[in-house]
This record gives sequence, structure tokens and C-alpha cells, in this order.
Amino acid sequence: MKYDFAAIEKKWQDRWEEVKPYAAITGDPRPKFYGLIEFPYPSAAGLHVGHPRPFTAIDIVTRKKRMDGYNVIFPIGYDAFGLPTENYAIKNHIHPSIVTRDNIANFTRQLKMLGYGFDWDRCVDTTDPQYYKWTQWIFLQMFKKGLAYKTTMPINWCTSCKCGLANEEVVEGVCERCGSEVVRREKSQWMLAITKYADRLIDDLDDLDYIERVKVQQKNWIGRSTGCELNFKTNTDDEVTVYTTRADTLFGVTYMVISPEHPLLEKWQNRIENWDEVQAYKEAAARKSDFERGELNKEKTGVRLQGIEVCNPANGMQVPMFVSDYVLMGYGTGIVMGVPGHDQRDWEFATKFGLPIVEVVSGGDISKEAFVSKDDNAIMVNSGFLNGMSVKEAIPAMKDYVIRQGWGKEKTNYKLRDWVFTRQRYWGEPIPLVDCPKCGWVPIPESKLPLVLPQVESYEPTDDGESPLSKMTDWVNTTCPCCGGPAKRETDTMPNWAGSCWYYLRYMDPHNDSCAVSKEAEAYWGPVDWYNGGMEHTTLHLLYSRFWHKFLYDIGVVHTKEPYAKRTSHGMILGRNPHYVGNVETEEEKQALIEKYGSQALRPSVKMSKSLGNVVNPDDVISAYGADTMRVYIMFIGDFEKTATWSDEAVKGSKRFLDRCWNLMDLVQDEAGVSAKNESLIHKTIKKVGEDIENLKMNTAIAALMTLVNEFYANGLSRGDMEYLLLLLSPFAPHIAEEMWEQMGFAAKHGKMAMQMSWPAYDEAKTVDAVREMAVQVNGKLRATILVPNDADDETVVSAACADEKVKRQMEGMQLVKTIVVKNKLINLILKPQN
RNA sequence: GCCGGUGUGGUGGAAUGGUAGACACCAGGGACUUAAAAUCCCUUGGGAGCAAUCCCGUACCGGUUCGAGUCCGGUCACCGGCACCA
Repeated sequence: MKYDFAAIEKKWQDRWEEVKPYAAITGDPRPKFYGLIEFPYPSAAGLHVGHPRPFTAIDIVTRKKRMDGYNVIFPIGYDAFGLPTENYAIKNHIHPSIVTRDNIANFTRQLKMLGYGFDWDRCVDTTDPQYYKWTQWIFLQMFKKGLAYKTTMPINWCTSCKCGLANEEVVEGVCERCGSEVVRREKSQWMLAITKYADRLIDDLDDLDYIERVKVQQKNWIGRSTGCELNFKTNTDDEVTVYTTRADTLFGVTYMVISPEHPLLEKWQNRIENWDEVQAYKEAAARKSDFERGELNKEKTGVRLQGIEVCNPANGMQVPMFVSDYVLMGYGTGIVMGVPGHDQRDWEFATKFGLPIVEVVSGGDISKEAFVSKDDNAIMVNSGFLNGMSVKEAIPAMKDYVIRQGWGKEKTNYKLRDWVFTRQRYWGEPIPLVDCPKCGWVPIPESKLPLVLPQVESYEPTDDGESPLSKMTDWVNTTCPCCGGPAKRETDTMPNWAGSCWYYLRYMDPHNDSCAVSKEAEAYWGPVDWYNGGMEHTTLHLLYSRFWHKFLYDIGVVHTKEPYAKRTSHGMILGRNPHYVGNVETEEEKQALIEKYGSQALRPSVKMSKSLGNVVNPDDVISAYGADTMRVYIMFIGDFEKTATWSDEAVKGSKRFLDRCWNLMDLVQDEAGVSAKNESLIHKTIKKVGEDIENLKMNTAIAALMTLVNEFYANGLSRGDMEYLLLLLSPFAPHIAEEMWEQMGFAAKHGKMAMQMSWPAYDEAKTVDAVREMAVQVNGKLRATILVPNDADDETVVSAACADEKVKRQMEGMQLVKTIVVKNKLINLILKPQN
């Protein structure tokens, strides 16, 4: 009988739907295991082939954990608020809630077709009022603790989405989502004070089992640096304060620079003799986008503040002050001390404006460029009491001195900014606050949650930067929950990152209508044991949700400091590049491609996109080869952490493997036990596959299964051998494994599905062969292999090696000076010519 | 520029400092078939040789070691992140 994957997969999916073998039981006495994948955004395009990679991997991990006796929770849901749905709705004149409902139905169909062991009864949808009720509740708790605050500030405004963006959502000066230009725009915004958690977000990483690159990226993003704030007297009534990590270079300060946005400039308007010029510079800077301002290699610009002078306390020198847009208002104090000898930016500025450059650390040539020493043994010069010290000594010495003199204090700074938490769009969680002329911002009583998103006529974004909700006057005009007087609702909504900050908690207790998650459920399931997701979420979702979790910890909602004990990350699935130069033969054709597509033409693989026509639809793969083939292929494609290129050709190899498994049923000998011929390899394979699953090395686990099947073809196999193969295959290809398990009569024999069996144990002794092949090297070069008994002693193997014909030939006229034996592996004979 | 990562056959990729290329894809050959597909078996890093066998080979240069794809120093290329963060 042929392997009819379509019928088999349908049959078992229906069975699982009925008997619910994936139901997670809160409070069960077995040890718990919480495996989590990032819940998908249900786009209109449906599932991408990239989705099954992490989903299948954690599905395999959790299937093995079930077989290991764990009470597993492996949940799924939808992160469904967001701009693409809203834009699609506008374009097609369908309400976003309908679009969302249809997209979720399509995703659900596709995910069920892949046979994942999700507990569908725990499915959540962030746009469900019963879900976002608790998103709103958490926001209100933050508001009550002062972590949510409203402020007017320049924000990143996407000109196409007509919406504000968080810093994390701006990539190379353009909108992360649509690629359009981002400009700065003054707007009143709700902010979340994530910076208050900056230290904990860095320090607590140390105890987590996250892959190193995630930790590094989060640390760099938070960007903690320690240094000093220094106060400088001026010839006005005001002191100015700068932040520096190199107080030791204070003697090298030859000027000061202030950011164009700094409020002191306005205050000094009457003191600044060339105010017109300064004001023109301020206006020019304001017109530039952040991207233009941030462009590197750009020549430094600035204007000297005539009439303003600053005193360097270290040497009493009066130095000039400039305004320049290379100083950022958002970091430090918005004023920096210029040390052109030892900071390249300052050097460029000083060179352009003819300012003195003083060397205070020896070792470089400051006439050519700033000397920014990585060597902290470099010696201080021209620096008063620091002269002769190394940089390493001078940093703490100067810090102590500055503090004693009262010139400044120690200070820690972060690159991380508070999180801009409002969006001027319709399809998001309403912010449950009311603005009362008498009482200010007042939260809606918790008993009135959820504050449901109202039905509106038009949810198109507005050019004036107001949310579509602002047009709904009956909804906007309300009464103050505090004084009962007339008041207005907040019309901005939350960003799409809000709902995903805490969804892993809701899975623990998804139907609770009295709290976000019950204490009992959280105490039982928390924290998530293994969370896999994309690197692109490292500084967005992953950081945000750690922040929310820490807040929930502080208010006693959760019992762990961190939400996720372990974090791994998968590489992207790319498509073939249709414009790759390697696709064509002649030089002319190659040149034509390079001219037309530039550096794009040099890459064999690129992100899948409709315009390139290299998109692979999982539906097509499943209907052609079946879900089990899809699962096996996407795991076999390569190292899980690295990017991989989809290959239609290679999929066939995975299908062929499953066909070969299936056809083994015709070969199987009616013998219950494990056959002697296969026993050792079976034990090796159990060990290898089990360890590989734990380490996310699914590609080599599948290779080991292929080797086992190949060996069965060579040796024949017993029913007992088959039983083991099916147990090992079951996490990878659950449908075919169950069908074969049933057809072979194992289901009847054990009264269980394969997935419900225990993961087989291996006997270490049986993974070892009685006879070993050992390599024989002569002077480090492989010359022969010999067969010796397992664990044979050194003497035995050396004499066996020397008896080998090929080795004998090498030894002619030579004398043996040394032997190196690596037990059961190799013998290295060191020879030298006789005499 | 800074931080992190990668570089292995025609291709995807394997290799706790110990037999480089497991397992696949592609290609070639054979069996079965009227034929094709499917299936099964064999060959498949490069070079020399009838052969036994030998030489070369993990981006490049050097080092440590009995032994290096793996460790160390340097160079180049590519990928990801950050980027005037003082």
C-alpha cells in the first residue's frame, strides 16, 4: 500500500481534535514544561514558510517532553492588532475586526494542517475584548504607579502610516514597517518609563539561559555607561553641566558645545551677541530629520555663541561655547565638553573652527587625528596632577578629585529611551483614561473594563495626526469618573506591542474573567521554560515583555523576576534570488544583472517577496508532499540558528525518507524483540536523537534517523526494531508515525498512541561496538585503519598498528620514537630516520 | 567606526583538538519495466596512476601541538545589530 499522506494526516488530525492529547492540565502532579513560540500576526497573506521553522522545532521539543513524562503546555494565539490589518481594511472597505476574524480562521486552518501539538482550548486573540481588558488593566496599574506619563516631545512620525513610532521601530531613519520617511514631530504622547527598569533589564540577564547574542544585543541597546557629570561656571549666572565618560581628559577641554534644542539658548537670548545667527542655526537643525542629522562623514557645522564663555575648573582657562547639531539633546545633558585631542568628533569640529587641540594622553599624533586610546596604560601629559599616571589610574583619580572639589558627581547614563506608547490609529487597544479639566488624567474604574473599541464609520488615519477615534464625539465626550463633570477620552490607542507583552501569562489561565491570570495558574506554570523567537524582536517585543513582567513582579501578579528562563532564536528562511549572477552563464549576462540590480545580483538567496516571485506557500507544499514532509524538511534544511534557503528540489529528499519509512512495513520480519543486528545502532540512535532534540540540532537528529532506516534496508528489521523507529520518528512526523504504529498493531498492543508512550531509554553499554576501527597515523598523517577490540590497551593497539602492512612500509628504515594513543580512536606513531 | 557572527565538494550541510565531507540534494551508471515514473543498488572533493597506492585540499598568512576545519595572532570577504550616545 502506498503512503497516502493526505488521508493519513486528515485522519489523525481529526482524532487529535477529538481526544485532545495536547491538553495542558493546571495543577497536575507531573513536572510542568512550558514551551513557547512567538504567536503569529495573522496577516492576509496567510502563513509564511518561515513560520513552521520555529513552530516545528518547539513542537518537537514539547512532544519529546511529553514522552519524558512532563505535563506540557504548548499554547498558540494571535497578535492581531496592528497596521497591516487596518490598511487592508481601509483598502478593501471591510472592518478590521472582520479582516482579523477571517485571517485568524485561515491561520488556524493552516496551523492545524501542520499537526502541531497546540492546546487549542487555550488560544488567545489580543483583539478580543476579554483579552485586552487585561492589557488595559495592566496599563492602568502602570499609570497608578507613575510609570505611564504624558509628555509633549518630538516623536518619530511616519509620513506614510501617519502614525508615531517608538525608537525601536525606526530603522536607518525609515519606518520599520513600510520603509517610508520618518520625520520629527512635536506631539503629546503617553510614555512608559522603561528606563526606570534599565539596570534590572541588564543585570538580570546574567542568570538567564538566553543565547549570548540576544544578551549582547539587549545590553548594547540599553547602552549603560558610567562616567561623571561635571559643572562648569560661565560668565552668565548659569552653570552648565556636561556628561563625560572621560573626566580624566578634563585638562584637554578647549571648548564647549550645546545642542540646538537646549533651553539655555532661549534663556541666554539677550547675552548672545550673534543671536540671529544662532537662531537661524537652531531652525535649520529643526528642519532636518533625525536621519539627516545622524548621517556620518557629514561635515560638522555649528555657530559660536558670541559673548558666552565657560571656565575649565581644572586649569582656570576660559573657553568658547558653540551650538552644534552633533550634540544630541536626548542623551546626557545636551551639552558636551570638547576634547579634540582625544575624541574624533571633537577633533573634526575643532579643526574646522580653528580651535586649539591639546594632547593630554601621549601616544598618538593629534595633528592627524584624535588619539582615542584603547590602551589604558597610555600616559597622561599636560594634565597637572595627573601627569605621569596611566589612563587606568587617571580615571578613578580624576573622578575622586572632581567629587572632592565639588565640580561634579558620578553618573550612569543609558541609550535606552522611555517607550512612546501611543499610536494615532484605530486598530489597537483603547487607552482607558479620561482627561478632566478639573481632575486631570483619570483612569476608568477597573470595574468598567474593558473599554471597548467603538465601531466607527471611518478609521482612516488623519493628516492632522489625530486618531480616527477623535472624530467620534459621542465616544470622546464622557463624564469624569472622579468628579462627574464633562471630560474627554484619550483617543490614541496602544501600539501593537502591547498585547504581546503578557500573552504568555494569559495562556496559563485564558478564560479567567476576574483577573489577568490566577495566582494558582501562574505559580504552577511560570516561568516559560523555553521561548523561541526571531532576533528581530530582541530589542522590541522581548525587551518590552521583560519590562512588563518585572512590573507585574513588583505589584505581586507574578512570582518570578523574569518571564522566560531560556531563549533561543531561529534563522530566517530565504528564497532563491531570481536575479543572482550565478543563474546565468555568460559574462555579458552577468554584467547585465549587476548593472540592473547592483549588489542584489551578487546574493544567491534573498528574502521572499511577491515582487521577486520566490514566495513559497506552505499550503502548496502540504498538498504536494504532506505536512510530515514539510515538518521534516524545514528541520533538515540546516543549522537552526542560521539563515537557510528554501529548495523545492531538496524537499523531495524528505518525502523520500518518509516513503522509505513507510515501505519498511513490507520488509519487517515477524519477530517481537529487537534484532541483534540492529540493536547497537538503535541504542546509538536513541541517544543521538534525544540529545539533538534538547540542543535544537534537528538536522542531525533526522540524519541519524535516515542512517537507521538505511541500515534497516541493508540488514532487514524486526517488529521490535520498527517499534523503536516509530517512537523516535513520532515527534518529527507525528501523522505517519501514528498511522504506522496503528497498522503495525503497536497501538493495540500498548493501548496508546505512539506520542503517549515513554521516550525510549538507551543502554550506554549497547551504544558501544565490540570491535572498533582505529585510525593509525604516522607522524600525524593517516596511513591505515585497524580493527581492534573495544577498550583494548595501548600495548595491544600499538602492536596491532605496527603489524599492519601499510604501516610496516612506512616504518622501513625508521625508528619509533614515540607513540600517542587516543583510546578507541587513533594511534599516532612518531618515527624518525634511523641514525 | 563599534559590537556580534560566518567562511568546508556542483548544492544544503556534518565533524567533544584525533580517520574532513556524516546525512541529503543534484549528476552519472546499473537492476526492474514494452516504455516512462516510482522503487532498489552502485559511483560521486581535486589531481596522478592499469593498479596497489601516492600527492593536494576546510577564505588567506603565520603560530601553538605528536596531531588544527576546530585553539591563538594577523589579513580579506560576507551577514546581522548599533551608529555624532560624548
